[in-house]
Amino acid sequence: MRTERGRRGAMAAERKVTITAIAREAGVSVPTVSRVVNGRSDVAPETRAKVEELLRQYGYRRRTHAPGDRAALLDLVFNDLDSPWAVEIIRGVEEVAHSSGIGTVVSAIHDRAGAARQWMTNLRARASDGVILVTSVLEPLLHNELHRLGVPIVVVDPAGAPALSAPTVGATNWAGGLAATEHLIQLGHRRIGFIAGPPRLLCSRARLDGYRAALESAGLPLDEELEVPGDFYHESGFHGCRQLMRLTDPPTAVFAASDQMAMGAIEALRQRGLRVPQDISVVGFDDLPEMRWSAPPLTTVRQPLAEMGKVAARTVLRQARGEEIDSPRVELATELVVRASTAAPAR
Amino acid sequence: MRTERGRRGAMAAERKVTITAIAREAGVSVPTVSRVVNGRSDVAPETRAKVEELLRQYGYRRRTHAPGDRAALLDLVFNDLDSPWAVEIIRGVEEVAHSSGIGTVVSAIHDRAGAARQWMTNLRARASDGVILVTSVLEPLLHNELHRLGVPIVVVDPAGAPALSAPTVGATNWAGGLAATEHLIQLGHRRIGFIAGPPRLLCSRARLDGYRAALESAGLPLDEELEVPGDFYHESGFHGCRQLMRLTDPPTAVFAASDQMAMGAIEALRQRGLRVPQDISVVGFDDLPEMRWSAPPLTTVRQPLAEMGKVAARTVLRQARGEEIDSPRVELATELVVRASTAAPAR
DNA sequence: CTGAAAGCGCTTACAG
DNA sequence: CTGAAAGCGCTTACAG
Repeated sequence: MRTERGRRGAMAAERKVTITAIAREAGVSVPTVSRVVNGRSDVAPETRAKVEELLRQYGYRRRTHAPGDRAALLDLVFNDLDSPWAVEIIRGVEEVAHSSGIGTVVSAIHDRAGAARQWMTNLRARASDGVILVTSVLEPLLHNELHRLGVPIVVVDPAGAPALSAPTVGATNWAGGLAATEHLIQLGHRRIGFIAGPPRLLCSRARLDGYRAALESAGLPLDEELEVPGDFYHESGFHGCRQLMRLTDPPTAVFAASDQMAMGAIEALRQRGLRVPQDISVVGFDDLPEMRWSAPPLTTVRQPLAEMGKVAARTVLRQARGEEIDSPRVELATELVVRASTAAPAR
Repeated sequence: MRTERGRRGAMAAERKVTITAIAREAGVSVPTVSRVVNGRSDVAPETRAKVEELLRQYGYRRRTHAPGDRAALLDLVFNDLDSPWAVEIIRGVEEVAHSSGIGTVVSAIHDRAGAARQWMTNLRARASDGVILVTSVLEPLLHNELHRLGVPIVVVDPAGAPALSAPTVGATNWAGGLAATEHLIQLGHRRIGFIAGPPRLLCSRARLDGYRAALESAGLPLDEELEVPGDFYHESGFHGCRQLMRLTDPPTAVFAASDQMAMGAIEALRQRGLRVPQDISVVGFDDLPEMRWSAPPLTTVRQPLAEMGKVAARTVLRQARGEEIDSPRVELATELVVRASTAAPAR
């Protein structure tokens, strides 16, 4: 095996392995090799065997695509692949794409211009049929290039002002923020802390506004002290919560704009010797699968991540086919999932 | 925008949009359009603008690849995309592939023959340069087809008997099982429960054997009662742990063969009013990122998942280039990460 | 079952 | 900056 692989490598280097080269070597015509490569049935078993053997030895790879069977591909682009978040979206996109015979190319561009450039070049080479950008703030330059290429784009969880005229698929972040806060109010909480997401993201703003709206419509005062910054990651939830608990009049409930921050908040509370939910309630946002099993199971706002991926995939595929799209701006419903991290306030 | 898209669709349907058609429409030669499509600089601005506009309107997509710039693609295949596990591997593979200008196509075949077939067809159409199979038990039939196609394969976390002669990348599961158990023994535990993974998987066997080896070399008896079945998922850890605690002489420590099962075990203990680690110790396996933040932070055996992805990607890429591979069977080191879920036994 | 011929979509020198 | 010509890798009727 080792040697064979080595041999193949050497051969591949010597000359370009084309269907023509294989045909010559096998002593058959080019069309015959073509048939074998395409798995057609009308080839004599011995011929097929001989050609297949050669194909394998030389490490033959098709160099052009048959007209029509163009590589059916869809690009799914994340900034980072570092959250349990990502896999949910991948799952949704993959499911839809796969069943349409389309491959899902997953990339992470890490907000670095170089990586984005490189990705763009790759995209061009692989002639992707569509692009799904997740929370991505691709530079306008690349956006324009994409547009020029005529590749359909859809943006999932749009980060800021809608890029170009690309359709977007999001979640009802505002409604989710509202529902979470109303839930706490209903339980009897009057002072509710909020740990925010990165302010540059649209979804962060929406969740914050939902929180405020719930407070206001319940006739509760907005207290700036109760709104602390965060970045969606665990650590910032931990510190945000500590900041809230140091207040002279600390909240009896905390709404964190992400599950990971909620977990950080719970950790901070535990270190202070406070029990959740007996002493203080905590609500998260996302409903990552693990939250069902956290201790205590987390009350949170469910984002239909996989569903968002599916809708995005369907939308980009329809665009690729030149079909009309129903609506350029979709927001899928969030849903409050009440579990065990919330209760009526202590007193 | 809406109407333009509609128009493009209609046009695309009317005739095939090839470089030739665009050239005719634009009143330029075919090579000129080719240059525009390939972003060459030697085209007059007005010509370029006109051609680009047409390209966009007709929704032009390249139909064949330039010789040499074949779609550089690598297929990463999971059974399921339902664990936080997956994203770590994706991350490693993507990083290596991306930096080589290669796209990572992620698929899930759900152990269903139909999906695997479909994937195989897609793979063929997209002329993937290599395949990374994760814990995958692809039917021999498909394996052979892959082999015939001459596509390099590497298997990550091999499930069973090494498939064909494909190189494999795994982790030192046996050593990990040994280390986890030794850690508990060193703390003074004498009765240690084990919640196993699916017996058909090689890694499950290895972890179990490591557990047994540690017990034996410490002169501790093997007690079949202390080994309960599981499937790596949360629920089975919960039930497995309950089963262990119902024993007349229950263990003082539990080693779960996956982090998710460890979390399930902790939940079961909590429900019985037992504290971890004061009353009973728990060790997991995997070191999923969330485990740092679990309550208590989990002592576990770290599998270098992203690193395994990287090694797999490098290996498959080298094979694709016809290079020798260093070693057909690689096991990356696991590492015991001691956190707060383990302590000396109560008495 | 197989090959000679025609054709397709695209690119690469080359000449102007 | 542009096009006529040659070429490439592959496939599809068509004839035997």
